[in-house]
Amino acid sequence: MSGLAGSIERRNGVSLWRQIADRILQGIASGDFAENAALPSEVLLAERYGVNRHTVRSAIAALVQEGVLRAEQGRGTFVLSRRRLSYPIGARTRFSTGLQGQTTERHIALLSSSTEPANRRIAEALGIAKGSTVIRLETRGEADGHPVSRATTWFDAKRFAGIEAAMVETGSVTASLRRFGINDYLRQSTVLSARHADADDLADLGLQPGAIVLVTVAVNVTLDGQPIQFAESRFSAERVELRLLASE
Amino acid sequence: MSGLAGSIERRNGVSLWRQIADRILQGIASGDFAENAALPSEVLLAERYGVNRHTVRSAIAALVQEGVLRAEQGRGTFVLSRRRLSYPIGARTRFSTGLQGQTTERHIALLSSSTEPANRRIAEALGIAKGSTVIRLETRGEADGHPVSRATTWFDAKRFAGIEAAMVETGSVTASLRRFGINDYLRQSTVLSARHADADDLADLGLQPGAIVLVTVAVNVTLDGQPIQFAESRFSAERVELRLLASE
DNA sequence: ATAATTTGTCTATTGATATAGACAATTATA
DNA sequence: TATAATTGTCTATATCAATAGACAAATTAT
Repeated sequence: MSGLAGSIERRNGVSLWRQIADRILQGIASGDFAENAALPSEVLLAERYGVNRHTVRSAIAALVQEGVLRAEQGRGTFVLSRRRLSYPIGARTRFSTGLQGQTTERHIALLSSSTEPANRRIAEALGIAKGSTVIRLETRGEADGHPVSRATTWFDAKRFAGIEAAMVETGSVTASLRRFGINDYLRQSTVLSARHADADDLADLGLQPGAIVLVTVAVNVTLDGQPIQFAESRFSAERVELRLLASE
Repeated sequence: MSGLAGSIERRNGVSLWRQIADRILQGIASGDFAENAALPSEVLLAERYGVNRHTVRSAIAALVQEGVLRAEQGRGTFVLSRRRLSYPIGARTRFSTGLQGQTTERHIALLSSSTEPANRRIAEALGIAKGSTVIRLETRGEADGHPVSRATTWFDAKRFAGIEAAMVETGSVTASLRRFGINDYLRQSTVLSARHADADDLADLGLQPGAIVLVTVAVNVTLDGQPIQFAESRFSAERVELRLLASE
């Protein structure tokens, strides 16, 4: 696929067992370690990564804890099946429709809502005056009962008063916006980055410390270009990949 | 911007000093710590993160080593200016033109080239038979002398024989393809993910262990839809953000 | 000049991380 | 049934990570 082995680095602030656990996760994602099949034995992995068998055991123990592997004495250690969701991003990006075919159920849970004055960044994105009141929603996207994404979104409070109630009721941004007369909208811009998940995201997404999140910062607009929503979403890089739709 | 503090987690395989270094990097990116200004004092940071002053010092020492901060005895610790490049991705994504305005010089360096039989994934992407010979290029995108991205690209060897020489000469994929009669091409698909950089990427991109890379897997096609290039690129998440162009 | 603030260096202690070796327990195979 | 291969558990040791305290060195403010 991408590159060759590449060895483990010492004294970087990341423990060897965590690095090896990450490598195993990569191996599963890239297909080097097939799902439902046995991993190489602990002795073999220790040789391959150039560490002690006990260090490999620590990595495996962590992944067993995370539900990625299952170890069976005398038989081996097995990769549990759990594929990464592929989340499409394009002009008509919507959470609920994006994961159709890959999941049977999905909705957006509203964790909290509040109003606050818009800072410069939000005001510019929404095309309103700095300091205007905006509604801030903290949401979590869920599919088949598992958390997929964690988002913070802002709406102009003047235009979308009461949208938090609509979100609770419908569990969908698209459905909520329809109540405000918006039947269609487009994604105007998306900026993408990645970082380690902070403590809040770890808790909300049920991730282990050290996990990586993909971060999108997006602006949605009406068909005539009026900004209506500003959002920052965090996706677990372990569980989700973003598929950018061909643009024209 | 996104969330609130979120505290430091212990015994996760990631050392406290590395976590705090990451938090400081985040703070710089989000504007909480302004460029060229002094960071809060070590004592203050230790209080804020709930750790010992020496732990904060370890984090700062790492960031000084990485060239992010500069510590001056008696004065304070200062944030060096280095903004993240914003790399646009859309139908006409090209390395050289994408960073115009943000950098003065950019080119692609060919690290190595080889031929190999196409595996299933590459063959499908390029629309050729599995096992056909493909040319594999290992390249590094550089801007103003600094490494920006690290890519592995594959071309059909039959159609693009000698493209490695063109790459060395021109330092550009677009210019090289022009020699094969291709004056324009489009990005058909892009799949995005993120992971910790492997040892090869660390070396080639000059990153510190534990760094995150954004990974794009893309297929470029001619205007009539014929696949010509399959590529996996890795961008340093510290130095680059991906700006997805509005699709229609 | 003096005091206050800040980074730099040193010693010491505790717990987590990593290595090493030996052997038990379980499973599959010859 | 015996053997090999695999995971599980134990002890021991060395190094890294983190805390704690004290004081030096450099800069800034009073």
